[in-house]
Amino acid sequence: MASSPPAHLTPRKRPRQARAAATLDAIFEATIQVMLVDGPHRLTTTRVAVRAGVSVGTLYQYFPHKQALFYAVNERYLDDLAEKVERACRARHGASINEMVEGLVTTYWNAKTSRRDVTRALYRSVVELDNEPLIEAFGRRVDAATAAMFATASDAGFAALPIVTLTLLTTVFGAVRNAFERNLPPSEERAVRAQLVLMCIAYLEAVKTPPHSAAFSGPVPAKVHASSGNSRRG
Amino acid sequence: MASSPPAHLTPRKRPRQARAAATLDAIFEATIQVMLVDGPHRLTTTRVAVRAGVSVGTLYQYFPHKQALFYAVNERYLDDLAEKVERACRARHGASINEMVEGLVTTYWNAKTSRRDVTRALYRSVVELDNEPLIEAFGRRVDAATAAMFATASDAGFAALPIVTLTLLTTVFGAVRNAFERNLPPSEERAVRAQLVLMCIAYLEAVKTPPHSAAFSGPVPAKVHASSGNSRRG
DNA sequence: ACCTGAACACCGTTCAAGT
DNA sequence: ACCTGAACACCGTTCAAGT
Repeated sequence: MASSPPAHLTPRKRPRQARAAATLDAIFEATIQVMLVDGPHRLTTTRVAVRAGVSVGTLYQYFPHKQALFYAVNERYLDDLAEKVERACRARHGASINEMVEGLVTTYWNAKTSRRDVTRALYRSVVELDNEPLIEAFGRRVDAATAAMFATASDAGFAALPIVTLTLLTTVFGAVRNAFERNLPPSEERAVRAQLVLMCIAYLEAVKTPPHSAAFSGPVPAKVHASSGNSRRG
Repeated sequence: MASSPPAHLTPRKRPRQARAAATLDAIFEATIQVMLVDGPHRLTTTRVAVRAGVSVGTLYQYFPHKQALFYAVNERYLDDLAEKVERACRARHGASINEMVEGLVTTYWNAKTSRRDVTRALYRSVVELDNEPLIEAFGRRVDAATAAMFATASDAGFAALPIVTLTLLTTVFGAVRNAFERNLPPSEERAVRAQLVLMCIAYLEAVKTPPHSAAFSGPVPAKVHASSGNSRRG
């Protein structure tokens, strides 16, 4: 369901035979390997091809240029991450806002720090003017899942749910990245993580209204369609 | 007084004659120009040299490699930004935490959004494993200035000032970057900015102690030496 | 359909020669 | 001291030829 990326970044062809599918997988795997071992800067299309066991020409049958490789890897990573967040949100429908915030921060923080080398490599793989569509798409997906979760909070309601969600996620995602890049010693990193949870909770407490007024809904509104589909840019 | 960067990223020589200083300035200027016009990806050492009116060889007398160019530009930018934040902090000593937070967010947000092209180009210029020392140094400077400011708050004291400051800055800086990269429409961007201020204030209200106990200090402690010089990594 | 790899244009970096 | 620019090694991308 992802919105289609700019044409110039899409793989050139989809595999029609089993052999081709295997080739594509090998190229993907090789890209990540080379990225981790040599760093994005020394990643060479030839090197990737060799590691994947194909020739450069083959690589260029699937990806129009090097950037498209990075783009594809980032896309996979963000899809995976979005799914994790969605699962975490779904698992906490009806919980307290404390549990929700704790779950959100933990999920995202752990995802980013469990494989620091991968995180770092991906942060660095972004060179040209392209990954912003990916970030936007990721943002929309996660916004929706999070808003749907907070709409079911047992101990609070929110008058301006979309903007509250957007602020919360912008803050959490941004803070995690910044903490990561600061290379904090583990003790400080843990402390910041805990304080971040406190901060989010303090914010939600400050902007919440009483729990979802039972006058309007039946037992509990199962789902809120939280897409703010009006005001976003193309 | 910036801590010295890794040797391999430093300019090779310092100019000893006026001619050389002019050359260095020209290279700097040209780097930024080419970065903005062609993007970091299409920035070529030859192109920079031509634009600066010198030969490639000259460029390589001052910078050991292309990365060092990017590094130097980032360093200048972050030095400038740190100074802005320090000024903003100094101007608010003794103010309320509301005013402090508002000042901090406004200063940083405006600095990042007043020249979006520059911000974007710099975010993208980071390709190799180097700019983290810059970010750390920037962080330490701004941490110190911010902690010194909050220590003088008229309406609050803080038991664990260093970690509170660290959390606040990590959050604000991260959120600004994330908001930037999401390409929000102006209305949402303004809303998030306002909510971010709310969030920081809610956090500080939650962790504050009563105003600085006048028993310990005279009229007001003029300055707090807030460097957390113990636990940071090399 | 899919793969190969020599060939081409271009870029980062060096260094012998200049002022 | 500082500058020049041809020369070299290497990389991204293509395309005629193969299975």
